[in-house]
Amino acid sequence: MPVSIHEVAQEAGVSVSTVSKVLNHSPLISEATTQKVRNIMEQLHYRPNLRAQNFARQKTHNVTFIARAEKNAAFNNPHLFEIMCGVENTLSGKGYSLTFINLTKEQDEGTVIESLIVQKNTDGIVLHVSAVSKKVSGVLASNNFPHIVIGRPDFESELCWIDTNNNLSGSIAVKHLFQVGYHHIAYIGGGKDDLISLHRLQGAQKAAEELGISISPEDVRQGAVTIENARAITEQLIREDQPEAIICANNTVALGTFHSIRDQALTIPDNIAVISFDDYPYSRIMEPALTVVNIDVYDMGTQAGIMLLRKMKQPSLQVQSYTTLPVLIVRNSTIKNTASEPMSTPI
Amino acid sequence: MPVSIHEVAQEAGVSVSTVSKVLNHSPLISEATTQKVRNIMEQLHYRPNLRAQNFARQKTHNVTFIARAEKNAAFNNPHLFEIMCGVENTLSGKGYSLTFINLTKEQDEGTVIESLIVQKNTDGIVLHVSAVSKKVSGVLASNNFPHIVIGRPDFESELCWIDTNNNLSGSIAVKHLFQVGYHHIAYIGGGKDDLISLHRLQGAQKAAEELGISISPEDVRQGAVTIENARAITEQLIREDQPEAIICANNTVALGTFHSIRDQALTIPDNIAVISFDDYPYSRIMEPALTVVNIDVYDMGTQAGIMLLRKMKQPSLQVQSYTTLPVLIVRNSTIKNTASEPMSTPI
DNA sequence: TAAATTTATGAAACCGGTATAATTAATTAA
DNA sequence: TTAATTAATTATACCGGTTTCATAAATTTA
Repeated sequence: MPVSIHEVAQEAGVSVSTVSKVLNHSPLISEATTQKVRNIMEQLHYRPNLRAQNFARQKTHNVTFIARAEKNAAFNNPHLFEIMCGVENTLSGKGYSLTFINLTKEQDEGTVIESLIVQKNTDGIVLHVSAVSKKVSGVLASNNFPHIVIGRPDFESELCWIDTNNNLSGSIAVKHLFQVGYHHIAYIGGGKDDLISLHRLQGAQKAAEELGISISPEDVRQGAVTIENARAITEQLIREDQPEAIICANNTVALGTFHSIRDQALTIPDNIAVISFDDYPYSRIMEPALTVVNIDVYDMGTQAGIMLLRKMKQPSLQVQSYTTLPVLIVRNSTIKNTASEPMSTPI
Repeated sequence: MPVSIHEVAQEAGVSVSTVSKVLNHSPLISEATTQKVRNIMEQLHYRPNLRAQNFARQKTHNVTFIARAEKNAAFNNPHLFEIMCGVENTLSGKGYSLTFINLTKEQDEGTVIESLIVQKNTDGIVLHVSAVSKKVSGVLASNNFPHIVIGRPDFESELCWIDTNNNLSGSIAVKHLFQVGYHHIAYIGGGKDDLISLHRLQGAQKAAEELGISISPEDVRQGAVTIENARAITEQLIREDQPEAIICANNTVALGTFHSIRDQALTIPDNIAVISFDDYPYSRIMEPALTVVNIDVYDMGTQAGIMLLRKMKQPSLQVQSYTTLPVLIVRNSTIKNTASEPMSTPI
């Protein structure tokens, strides 16, 4: 029932190769035949079979997005999917489709990726850091395969990646606090091995020093991995040495800090200002609304897509990396008397 | 450089068709040749080209997941992605890959889907309701194409769908409240045209009547589409006729209701109990933690995948639908003195 | 007007597998 | 021993396009 290029050729009284050339806008075909073939195509509702086309062209026109996300990832790590949407948007605009692979515990990322490549099942790979390993890096490099890593691998490699600048985010947070008048600043970090938290701290410290308001060691508290942790740590911090402002390493910490400040009948930002990172829907509905240093993750996906497209078009291109710029979103937790925005339904 | 089936055949001294049969575990090949060919494959690191295989088999071994999600969808509508993860998990276990298409404003879902089908670019389609239309329904039906809709289309159709039972969810909420001793119950709904909110209300009303505690018209308030709306509506409700418990149509409403109750120096659940729907990460970190009637969306995706696989294997199967069962998650907003669970970092 | 170019079209190989039918070899039955 | 069956293997068409190269037709140049 489905009409193929042969039937079009037959009906139009030309050869298959002529039809193919018309399909590909070859300038070698006369205007007359082009029109004739086009008409027949229209008449027969002909659409080329993409499978056949891709096979003949030795291309899939497909990119694979690989992550290692657990159940509830969509709730706990929405960034991942927002990035994916950005990637999808860019690629689909250029005729590529995006396949999503979520690795299971049993699957080894190296094996999966090697299969994709040698079985010629995709033209490019977008990898979330949660799914990179040295083996992956080796496989990609030895095949000179177009790829981009979302996030920065924690080992030396020839991988192309795109990441946020957490250092810079930390520094932006400090500069903002300084500018609006808070000079005695504390930092509540996540787990000891949480690199994101650490980088944000480093950036904050550096900026503080440059501004002449350095953050003293007793104002740096680590290990807040749950809201309750953060609450307890904040309480202790306030009791021992109440700061004018607190930088929270992430939103979990911020929630705990909010609770703790409220527990002690202090107000935000009058007694203590709070700033955090990454804009979640609830950041803006907290009371007061939370000031954050944010990353436009969708745009990050867009950039990743652009870089990958470039690499697929020209595989000889050298390794490239890209760092997205953080954006400050000022709300009431660091500034008094600002109207809060209404929020649309999250469902 | 890549080794093909021909080279394997040549090296093993057999024909291409023999190698193909070995590849497909055909019982027609003798043990001896099978081993010989296997060895050569190993030696040459041969892996069949999936593109060629799929083309020859006239199958893509691919399913397409189609949605119409705006920017920030990952944050505002995480369910969508959690479902997708469930689908992906089921399908990848059966050798299918999942392609994600997010329709843009300019794209017509009917056209996109028709292209997918006639261009033979996918074996099955998972459609979020956000991307269905009558045209889509017609295209799928006239091609008898394997598909499943996530959510229930709001028009008569021959579509296969999987949905939640919002009616039942509403009834579960009422039964829970009744059971723990709240008999004067109010309902705060979303927008007038919000079908989900309406169905939950209907279920709640029916259950209440059956229990002999019917919800009076003045205890049903509609139109809470933002947190601020919900706050104002709740305030008015309490002022006019303070209930023992409030059912909030969704989490946005619940947040507003919480604010309002706190504003009036009332406590939850001692003065007023609150119950809502859908378990978001912040449901459990609210104060007190929010009792909700939840849907396991990941499992919903899993079920969708299973249904689609069945349909792809046997396209003659008749139209099927499936409704997932809601699950009550009891927390402190309806029950006094329950320890709250700790929350892991959301990032 | 013949030869050289240019333009338009088609024949056929190819992409790398699958699947059917034909062939050959090995067994079994007559 | 020969014919009939069965088992193992291969030749070949095919999936539906693309692409290279040969060829025919039209045009320009000598």
